[in-house]
Amino acid sequence: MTENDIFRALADPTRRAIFEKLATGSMNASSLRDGMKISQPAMSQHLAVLHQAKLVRQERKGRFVNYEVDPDGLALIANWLAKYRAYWPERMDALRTLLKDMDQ
Amino acid sequence: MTENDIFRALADPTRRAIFEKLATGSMNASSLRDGMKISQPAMSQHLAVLHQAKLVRQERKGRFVNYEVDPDGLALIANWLAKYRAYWPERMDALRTLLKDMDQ
DNA sequence: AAATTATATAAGTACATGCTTATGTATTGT
DNA sequence: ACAATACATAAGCATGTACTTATATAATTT
Repeated sequence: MTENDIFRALADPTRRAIFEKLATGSMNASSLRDGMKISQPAMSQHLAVLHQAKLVRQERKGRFVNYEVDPDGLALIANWLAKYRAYWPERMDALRTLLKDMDQ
Repeated sequence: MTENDIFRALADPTRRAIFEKLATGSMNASSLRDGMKISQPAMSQHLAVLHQAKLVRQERKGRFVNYEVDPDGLALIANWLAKYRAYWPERMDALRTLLKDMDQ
């Protein structure tokens, strides 16, 4: 799990879509495939990349493997972003809200 | 400037290094090259990619072109990250600090 | 135990990407 | 006007990446 792993993992739109879907709730690889016009091996490979980047955790449940968002990867991005706080625009509403939530 | 442009731009370590250097202060392409073992065309191409992603602004100053960090790109990353706030770890200190800064 | 289901891995291929060398364009200095 | 400097663009090439098909592994069901 390096900065490089993370950014390369997120560089692919299919992988971002998978991650985004996973963020709506943990699920196994087959469920992730539903409605996603992607082959089984392709999904497996994408999940491996996301996993290596620590954007995703996996846990075997019988013959399924359950996947979920791994906060570690997100934390690394947040830290990367924080380095440039001097350049953040005045009105960054989404983040402002976020901060309030966290800071209570 | 799309989400895709941004993540692809940041996927390359050389480009992240250029961006990081630029974050220490605006400078022209030649200054960016100093100490960076990279050819002039390569630098120019990287800057074009960063520019298209709105991670960098450019302004011609005589025969130099001055580059600076463009907050627009950073804002897009922040918004992307904000979508996953449900998964942020409890103690994300860098961001907590950041929020305080922004929130008053 | 054999068949089925879920996922992973291997090998090959087409295309994307980051570099190079060569050349073009813009601006300044003499 | 000409040379020099700063940067951009074009074309070619080597490597990386995302897919495919084929096959392996792991767990469940009958």
